[in-house]
Amino acid sequence: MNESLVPDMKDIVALCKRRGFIFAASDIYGGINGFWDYGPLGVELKNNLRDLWWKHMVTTPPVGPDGQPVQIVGLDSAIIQNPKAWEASGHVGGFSDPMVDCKETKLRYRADHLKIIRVDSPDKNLFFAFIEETSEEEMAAKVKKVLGKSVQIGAHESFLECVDKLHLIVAPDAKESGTLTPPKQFNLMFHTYVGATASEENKAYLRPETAQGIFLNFKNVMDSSRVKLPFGIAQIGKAFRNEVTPRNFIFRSREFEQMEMEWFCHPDEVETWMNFWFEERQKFWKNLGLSSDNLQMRQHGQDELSHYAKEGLGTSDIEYRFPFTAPDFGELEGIAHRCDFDLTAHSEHSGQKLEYTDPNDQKNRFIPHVIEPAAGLTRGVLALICEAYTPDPNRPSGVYLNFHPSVAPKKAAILPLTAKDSHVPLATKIYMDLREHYAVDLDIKQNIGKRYARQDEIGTPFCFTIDDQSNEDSTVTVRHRNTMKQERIAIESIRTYMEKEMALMAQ
RNA sequence: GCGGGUGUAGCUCAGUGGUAGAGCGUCAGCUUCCCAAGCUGAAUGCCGUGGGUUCGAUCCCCAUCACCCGCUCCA
Repeated sequence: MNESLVPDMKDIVALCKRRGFIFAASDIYGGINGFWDYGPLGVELKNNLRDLWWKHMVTTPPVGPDGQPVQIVGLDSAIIQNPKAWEASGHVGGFSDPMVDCKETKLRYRADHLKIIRVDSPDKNLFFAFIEETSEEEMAAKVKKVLGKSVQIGAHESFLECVDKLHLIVAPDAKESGTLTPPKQFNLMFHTYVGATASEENKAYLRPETAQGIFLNFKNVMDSSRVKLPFGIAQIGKAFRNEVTPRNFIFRSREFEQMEMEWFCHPDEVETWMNFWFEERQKFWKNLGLSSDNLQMRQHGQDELSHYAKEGLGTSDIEYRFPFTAPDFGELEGIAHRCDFDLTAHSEHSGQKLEYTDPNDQKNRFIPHVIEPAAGLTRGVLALICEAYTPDPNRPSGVYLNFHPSVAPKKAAILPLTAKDSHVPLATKIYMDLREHYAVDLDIKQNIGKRYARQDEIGTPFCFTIDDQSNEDSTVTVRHRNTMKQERIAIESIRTYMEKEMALMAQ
């Protein structure tokens, strides 16, 4: 999207509510921060994206580098698992970030991203905190500015080692010492209690990612599904994170939906598969209509890697330029090399063997490495809506949603030109036939212009209109959403017409 | 969690210390051979929520909730 054409999120949110895509959760009670409901059209759009992902991954997975289709099976694991699973995965200990606030500057820092320099001066010892990016020169300059040029600059320490000396710490942008608060823990996992009594013994967690359910079932799938390495296990489902600040409509919400696939392969082949999936996943989003201008591929820096991806090939993101991130990009999908971190951790914690035995060499046993393409389903929905949103002052609705037909919540509208008996019965018949195959609307009321405008606003790609001529020669007009142009086709060819339009672009 | 802003009909917004309006949309009827056209009519709000001041609060004060922007974080 062109810089000047970036749509306003307020308009998108308003359209989503007005037409029934997305509502604030518990709207009549004033909403609840970080939760959203999907309305009649929103659930259609979300289901379409979900089903296309499932088809692309599980039903008709892509052809691998060797020319053979890859093997991926599905899974639907429970949202609540034994809490030991989250201790093993590192989420109980690591899925939280200690934060400190500066009372003077009102800025907030991640405690583990602060570095400290100890400075011994004649009158007193001070500790200077800096954000990670600060250069040695900048740090020295600040210290000398405060304490004079002759001071001795001491060794680096981590902030967490100095929490008992808060009163002596000068915050990165502060002038005085002692303005930092003690670090506060933000555990991002929701917890609940299983059973009638709420006590520590039966504390459990809502999953913060669907991936762990896959690792927990690795052995079950291996033992029951005749899969051979390399293979994948795919899962779509809700995940929950107690985000400090839910923001940007459904982009960062506390309850969201993920589409994750764990690809298990031999450690020697990770690079091949990492590249393969990175390419495949880009194709997927492009085929759904996200323009290459608004998509960006990015390697994670070493400092932002998750606990499971510190080694190996790291993480590559597929990012989308959302209106609220523009001109920057926001993450849509991450393709991570999780190494053997998860299977090893669960193996150690559970005492179960989670290794793979080479069928051609029974002595060759190893723990597979994992490449994980993890996409946000609800983020995908938002990207599709943002991409589709097209203001157009030259049409009555002023805007239309340019959905690819395969994701559009309604594929077509059947419109009798007038509400007369000469048009309605034939329109109804066409509707009854077509609805067996596609999500379509029959709209009889009000003038034709209003009905076209309504369909534009919800992104229906085609309107089939029945007029007098339809009764004479069994044809209808097709009105195209994007161009508003019309053509006449035979009623009996409507289905094949739509089938052709519905196909995704060449893969 | 911190700082700033906002909250009136489905949407966009006006308005006043004496419990509310417009445009658009929605619905019904008529009309209509193709783009929110025309005519007629209708429904809809405890003015975000809870307190306080006041004879009286949608308006003033306090709190709270939600949303937007920034910090932070993230699939």
